[in-house]
Amino acid sequence: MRVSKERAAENRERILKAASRLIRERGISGAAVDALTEAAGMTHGSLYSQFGSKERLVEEALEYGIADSAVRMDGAATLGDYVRDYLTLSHRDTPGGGCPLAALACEMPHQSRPVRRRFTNGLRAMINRITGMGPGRTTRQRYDEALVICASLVGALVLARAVNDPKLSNDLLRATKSRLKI
Amino acid sequence: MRVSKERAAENRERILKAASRLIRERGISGAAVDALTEAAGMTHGSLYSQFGSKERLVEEALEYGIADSAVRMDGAATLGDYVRDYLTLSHRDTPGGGCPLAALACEMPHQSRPVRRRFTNGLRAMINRITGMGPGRTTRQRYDEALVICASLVGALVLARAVNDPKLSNDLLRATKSRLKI
DNA sequence: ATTATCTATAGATCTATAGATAATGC
DNA sequence: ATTATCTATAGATCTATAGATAATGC
Repeated sequence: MRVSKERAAENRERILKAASRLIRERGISGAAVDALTEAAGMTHGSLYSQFGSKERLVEEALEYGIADSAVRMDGAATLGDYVRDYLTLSHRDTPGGGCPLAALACEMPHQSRPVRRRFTNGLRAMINRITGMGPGRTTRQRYDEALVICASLVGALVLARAVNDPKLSNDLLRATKSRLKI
Repeated sequence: MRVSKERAAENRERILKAASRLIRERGISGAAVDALTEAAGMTHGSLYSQFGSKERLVEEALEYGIADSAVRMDGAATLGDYVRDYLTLSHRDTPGGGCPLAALACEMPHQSRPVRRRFTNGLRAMINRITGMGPGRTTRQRYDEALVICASLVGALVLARAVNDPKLSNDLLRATKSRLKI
């Protein structure tokens, strides 16, 4: 059953959207092709006509999620806003709509080169964003500061999600927020 | 072919050791039972007589790796030593002998309760270790400071491993080291 | 005629179990 | 007699492909 170009493009977009969410929720290895396309209301066959392989879908879905997540953080006017937004309980509890860097970092060492390249570009974008808002006199100081802030943000979120104890999880977010807003 | 109690205990230890290494290298979902036991020179059948299931082996292997990693960091006398040791290039490049928290954090949300409990206890141990060395007047200040330091350390290492660009990877380690040693 | 999608299925891989084997330990 | 290990295999799941289908777009 063929479908109009328009409709095919819509379907592609729906798969991308669902995949970027599912991958952030379950991880790349935890999101099977069945689940990825079923979440978009299609059978897995269409994944292969649209993207050719799971790996290629992952590339695009990662890029899609990174752009999506950047838009989500666009509202932040100051570094304080950014940090506050990034370390909310709601960001911790809804990884599917959140930062792909925090969701997928540990899987990257086992991924293909194109996937890792997208991840790296996503981190660069985050660093640039923070370099533009952060403290420091020289460009180098601001860059270094941004690197440390990124590491702290991602580390705090990843650990807050990993941990089994709600108090410890909240403490990680609270302490990191209050430290970075200095 | 039965084997002496002693020999069986040795085999168990060998599987645990190999598993804790392989899991840190490939992730929990990336380490199959075949690979886990083969790395210890046995067939996968012995995994089930020794541990009952992959999940139970993962529990013990995680605990084993956490203890192993704590011993590895025991030499550090000051916070500066600890940070320097944690953020070395060699730690980044040999995850199999390194910190399981950094290697497995992103997989924890999808793990069983006993596995997550072990991870949480491992993080608590790291926090306590750092609380004992860190700055801050009140106990609360020292605890909060330790939380932020843990987040920064884990975040920096995870991102340094994830990223495709050697310069960016080195910069993450360098900048975080220099910031935390203040 | 082209092609996006579906159905059916191949082939690989993964966890787990059953039964045989053979040495231990009582 | 007990039991740690091995071999063989079941059953599930995962990625990918081939061929059929049916509507589009020339």
